Amino acid sequence: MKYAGFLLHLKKFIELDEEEENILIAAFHYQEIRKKEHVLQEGQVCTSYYFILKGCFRSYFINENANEQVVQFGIENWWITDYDSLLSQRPSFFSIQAIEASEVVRIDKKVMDELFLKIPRLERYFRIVLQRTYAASQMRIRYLYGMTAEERYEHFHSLFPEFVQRVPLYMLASYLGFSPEFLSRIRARKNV
Amino acid sequence: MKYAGFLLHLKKFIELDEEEENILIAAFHYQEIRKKEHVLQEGQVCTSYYFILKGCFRSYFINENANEQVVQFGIENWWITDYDSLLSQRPSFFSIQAIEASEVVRIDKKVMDELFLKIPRLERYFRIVLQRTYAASQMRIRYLYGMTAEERYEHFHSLFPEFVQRVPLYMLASYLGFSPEFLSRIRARKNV
DNA sequence: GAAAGAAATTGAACCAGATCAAGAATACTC
DNA sequence: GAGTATTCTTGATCTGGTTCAATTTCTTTC
Repeated sequence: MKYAGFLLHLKKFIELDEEEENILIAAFHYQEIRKKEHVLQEGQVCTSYYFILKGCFRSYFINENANEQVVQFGIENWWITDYDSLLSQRPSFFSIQAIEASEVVRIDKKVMDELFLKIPRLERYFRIVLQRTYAASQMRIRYLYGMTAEERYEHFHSLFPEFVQRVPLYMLASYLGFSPEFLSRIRARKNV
Repeated sequence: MKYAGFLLHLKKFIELDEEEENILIAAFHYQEIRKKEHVLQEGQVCTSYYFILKGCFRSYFINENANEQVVQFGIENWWITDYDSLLSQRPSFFSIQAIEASEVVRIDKKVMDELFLKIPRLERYFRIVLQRTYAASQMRIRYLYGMTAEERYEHFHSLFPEFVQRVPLYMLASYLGFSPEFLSRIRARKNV
């Protein structure tokens, strides 16, 4: 069943009885997303939370030099959305795009708000997930400021070797805070 | 009463009856922190959450050039802690220090875990606060990558004019991602 | 209120990484 | 499987911001 992985993930954090599972399944929409398809475009108001069942996403924006700047990656069992736009209901500063053919379960903000009232234990789940997500984001700043470009790449590569293969080099470079050309040079240096 | 501001803040997000208020007051410790005093030192395990009643904090680390790098500021009505260390109970990568004479309420991680069971509505409160905190952290990355150093300063200055007066220039420079000398030059340019 | 310490300024030299441009490899697509 | 579109590489040049060092101003502290 399409929701199995999602429910399994939730159950790692909170208990759910059968009725609650059914409420969840009714609230979330399963959706396949093609490679390069956007679920959010810069300037639109973000209306949904997305839980990634399969595949890989990035959130990014176009900077002043007309380059795409990757702000965040999302893979299996992570949420991806633009919280700023979602909460304020103002136009988004980010775009969110599938890097690979992907599968998600999507839920509308309004439906989610109701769901929190129906299943208050979900608050706990999201509290825990957001603590981790925020911790990861702090750690990223730590690496951005505490390491050189080359060290950042090395470090990321050692932590997520398979992921480095999975995304285009120019997106990874952007995420790590330097130009694709520079990453290409780092690699060239290593391979000699 | 010392906890008044804290309870008032919580009540903006969730309802609390008198019994719950008493449980909260019993769980949290009021504490005055002197200017430059640390509540966490890099390498220690972080054991507490801090809610800032009054004053101003920074979390920072020492980078490879032996410079202090500011990762986050915290002011009145914000939480400050190192979630990574707090959750994993591993030594912290950050130090947390009062920039001014400050007042906080502190709660131990263990006590907090119990508190979530006693007052489950707190999960909701933290879920909401963490969404906002994470959104702010994403937005910061957006500005770091999407603007030049000077634009970042301008932007920050226009958003938080009073705060710019409040913290030493070299900490602000570090937070915005450049050297204190460079911020000094930006200011010099403006004042001509 | 003098002395010491901390923070801010200024100048000069330098460099990590960016940008531009052009070509080479991969990967889709029909 | 030919053709087109992406992605990656490499070289040459350039620059936003750093680093180092010296001086000045502002804050503490006793």
